[in-house]
Amino acid sequence: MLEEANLSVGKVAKRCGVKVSTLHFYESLGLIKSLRNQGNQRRYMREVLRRISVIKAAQKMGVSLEEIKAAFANLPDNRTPTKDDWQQLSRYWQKGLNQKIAYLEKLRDSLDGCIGCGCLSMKNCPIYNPEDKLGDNDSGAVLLERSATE
Amino acid sequence: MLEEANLSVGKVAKRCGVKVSTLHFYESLGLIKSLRNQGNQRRYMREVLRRISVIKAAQKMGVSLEEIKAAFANLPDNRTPTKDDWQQLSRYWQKGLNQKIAYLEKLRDSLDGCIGCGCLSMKNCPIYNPEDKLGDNDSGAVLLERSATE
DNA sequence: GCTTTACCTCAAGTGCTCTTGAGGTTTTAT
DNA sequence: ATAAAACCTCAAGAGCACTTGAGGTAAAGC
Repeated sequence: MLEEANLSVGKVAKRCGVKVSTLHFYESLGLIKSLRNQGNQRRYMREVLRRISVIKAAQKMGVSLEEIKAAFANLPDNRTPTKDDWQQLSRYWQKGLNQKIAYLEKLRDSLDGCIGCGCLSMKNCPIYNPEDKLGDNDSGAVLLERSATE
Repeated sequence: MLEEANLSVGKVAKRCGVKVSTLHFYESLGLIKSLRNQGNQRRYMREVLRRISVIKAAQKMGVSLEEIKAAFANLPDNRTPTKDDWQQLSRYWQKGLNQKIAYLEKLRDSLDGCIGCGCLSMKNCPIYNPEDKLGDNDSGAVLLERSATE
């Protein structure tokens, strides 16, 4: 198994488009793992590339590292996501993504209306309304903003 | 003019759904202004409500406070956005919003594909590809993510 | 008048996602 | 063999958007 771990941090960083320090950071959070060579330098197995891809894809969807870690932890034996695992994860995260898109579309459409009406002073405008969170935020809303009034 | 400034921080905070500390914070950034009463307490004019609405709306669109401040500063005489000003601002920010939506849709659609193909190991997948920034990021891309590899 | 509530300032703390730097070791290239 | 490049650890710093706390003043309610 050690002979399969032959990627240095620098190489992984370059191939994934992240900085070496980011890999250290992810490792410190338990998001990725590495083995060490004789001189104590990190050596990665190729599967770390997919793992990092999953992290980056999830981030683009607005998933936090904490949630990503939780998702990884829920995999059968905490293994690197396989193709099937990835499908599970992506289906799950896709929900949040769709909600986010829907939210922004709603905002954009409201904006369309507001451009004509200057309705910022009206209580029923979805842009004006400060309580406007996200329609029904029971399940997937974890992925979305929840700051402001809480 | 002073007699028009009769809103206390607490009232403004409640009406806008933000905390008092947030108003202090915004003021420290120069995003809003206040007058003071005899006892040195803040008193706001009603227009601050619209101003805060604009801030909140912009934030929902992914605009940073820095950019909001810049946008305010570019208004004719740095005044609180009027209806017309708001239309200018919203048209401008709407571009970024549309880009953001387009980006997330692209991501979602790629995800659709990936659910079937498990293509994370392929270089041409827009989700896998770490260099995937946002198509053409020359103008409105300011509003969008630009972290990772820079 | 007295108490409670609201407000004031300024400094420091929070949470997230990393980045930078110092001081030192290992690998690689020539 | 030696110099340069890559790597190591650990602590601290950065940027964003706020929040909390301490110590004290002002306004409101009864």
